[in-house]
Amino acid sequence: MESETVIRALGALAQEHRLALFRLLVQAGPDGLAAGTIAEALGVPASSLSFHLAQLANAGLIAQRREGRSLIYSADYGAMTALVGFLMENCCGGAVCAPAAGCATETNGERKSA
Amino acid sequence: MESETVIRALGALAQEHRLALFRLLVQAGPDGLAAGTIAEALGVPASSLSFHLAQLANAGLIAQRREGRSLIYSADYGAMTALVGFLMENCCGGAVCAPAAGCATETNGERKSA
DNA sequence: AAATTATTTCGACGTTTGTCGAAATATCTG
DNA sequence: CAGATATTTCGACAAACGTCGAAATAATTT
Repeated sequence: MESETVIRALGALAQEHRLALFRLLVQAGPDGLAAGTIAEALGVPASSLSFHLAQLANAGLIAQRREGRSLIYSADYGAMTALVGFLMENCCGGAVCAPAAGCATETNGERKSA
Repeated sequence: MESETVIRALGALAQEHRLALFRLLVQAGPDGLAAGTIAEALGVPASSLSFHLAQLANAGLIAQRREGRSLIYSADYGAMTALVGFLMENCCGGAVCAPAAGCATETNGERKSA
């Protein structure tokens, strides 16, 4: 992953509405949500939301598809995984912070070292 | 981790110089590096670097300590781990992107036909 | 094709960000 | 204390960001 790509992804997520938006899409799953639905859920005017959707899409974090007259947006899990991967590499490449917590246990139970 | 904290951390890393700076500190290990050394390594004027160091420190990603007349900065691995943890939670909380491992496995290609 | 619905693009505006030299502050040395 | 070294703070300025209503573009319905 290029560092410029990483910067765009980080920048895209570094904003209140966009972080909330992305989390919403992640929770929504692969089916995604229509722009209007998102706007209502987040309480953001349509034009503002459109701006944020464009930012996330440009960063490659979300995908767009049309369905009828609605545009459906969904999270791109691959991009997210790649981003986390980059940060991990960043974080653990130094071989210091990886005692056992390098990976937030994939099992739903949070047994994060006490 | 509060989402506001996450946003500040993401925003702090979402900048060319700061991402490079943080990575440099991660590689440098717990001993850290003096501000001047960093400025030279990154080719950034002292005053500009100071600004970026403040951003990262404010986001809790780096720590500062004095050593003689130099100020030594070092990466805060705990904060980084927490950030990645939050993103993972974000990523895998949806229970979609965790086919075999919540952790950056490169084997989980895309879930859809390419 | 006109009306309806869903979203984006445009334009304007205030706010924040990044940059850098000059001056201020802190620490060590002689 | 005076001088040298290491960094930060200040001030100014351009560029990018976030916001939102109005108008434009797409797709559907009647």
